[in-house]
Amino acid sequence: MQRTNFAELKCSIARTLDVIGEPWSPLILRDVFVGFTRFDQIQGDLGISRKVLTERLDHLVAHGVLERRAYDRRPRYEYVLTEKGTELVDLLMVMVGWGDKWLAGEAGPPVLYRHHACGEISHVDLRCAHCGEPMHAGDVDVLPGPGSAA
Amino acid sequence: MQRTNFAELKCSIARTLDVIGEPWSPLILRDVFVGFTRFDQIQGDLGISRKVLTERLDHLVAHGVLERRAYDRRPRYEYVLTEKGTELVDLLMVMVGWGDKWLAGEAGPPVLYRHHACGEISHVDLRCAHCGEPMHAGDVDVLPGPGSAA
DNA sequence: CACGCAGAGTTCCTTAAGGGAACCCCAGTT
DNA sequence: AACTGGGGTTCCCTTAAGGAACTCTGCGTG
Repeated sequence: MQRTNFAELKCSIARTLDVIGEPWSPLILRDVFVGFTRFDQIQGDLGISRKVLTERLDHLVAHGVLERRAYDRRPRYEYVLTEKGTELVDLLMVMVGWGDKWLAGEAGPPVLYRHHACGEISHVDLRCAHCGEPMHAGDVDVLPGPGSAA
Repeated sequence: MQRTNFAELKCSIARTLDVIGEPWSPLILRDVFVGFTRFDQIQGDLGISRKVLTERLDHLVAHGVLERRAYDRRPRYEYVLTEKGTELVDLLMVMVGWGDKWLAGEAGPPVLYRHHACGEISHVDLRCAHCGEPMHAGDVDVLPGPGSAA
């Protein structure tokens, strides 16, 4: 399919897609996050082809999102989130928020998040890191940054 | 390639991926958001194949993320974000935040966001919609929700 | 010590999706 | 009547996803 390499673009969206933009990758991260950390567990949970799962895991490990770790003297491995990968899970929580709002329908959200700090069922909200006020698509101007030079 | 249909899974991540998970879709939304709203503009900016762009735009319109709107008496159309689509841009801002932090390197972020409310260059931060405290992957318990029934 | 087993991948074939270039259609403009 | 430009189609080629079968490695058991 000779897919275009997004990493070359001067765009953090494209670069992020280069890491987790391939089919299944976000779902694999979700699985690892919720505790499916072994090859056969992930494969069984998602129904993904073993070949593709191998490729995705290798790719995620190569990009430092997952770490492959032996858990036995036999050749047995589990995949764990690195710090870089854990911060990607934040992105998944935002995806969940959007999906819950626009796609869940009558049945309601498939999963809920309980926030440790307050103990309540909640969801993420986007705020400005500087002033703490809501920060959504319409609340910002987009300007060229230092990494935009040709 | 007979790609698996994620929409069937009881998972808001999978459902969201069904809408914008295909290659290029997030970048198309970005383009529309920053003002590339016409077919040839997007095609030229991204270097995407015209065939694939047609498919993606149709898909995004079908899912209510973009709206196709005539802007001339001639058959000329532009694509604009719906409310549903605008809220997806929030997701892109989070992707940008992660990409800026982990992938931008020495050159720094390619684009910057200035927040209207405070006028400062900033980025998004995830907060609990209930209590306002930070809400990241490690700050939550994941529980089954109403939409999880078989 | 041979056998079996389970985890973790490979291999191989089929099918469908992305890339790219060429082509087409429509409604003004000259 | 020909030209132009936006907005797509068509067609072919290559590559990636699906899927099933196969392999390899070390325990564990008889």
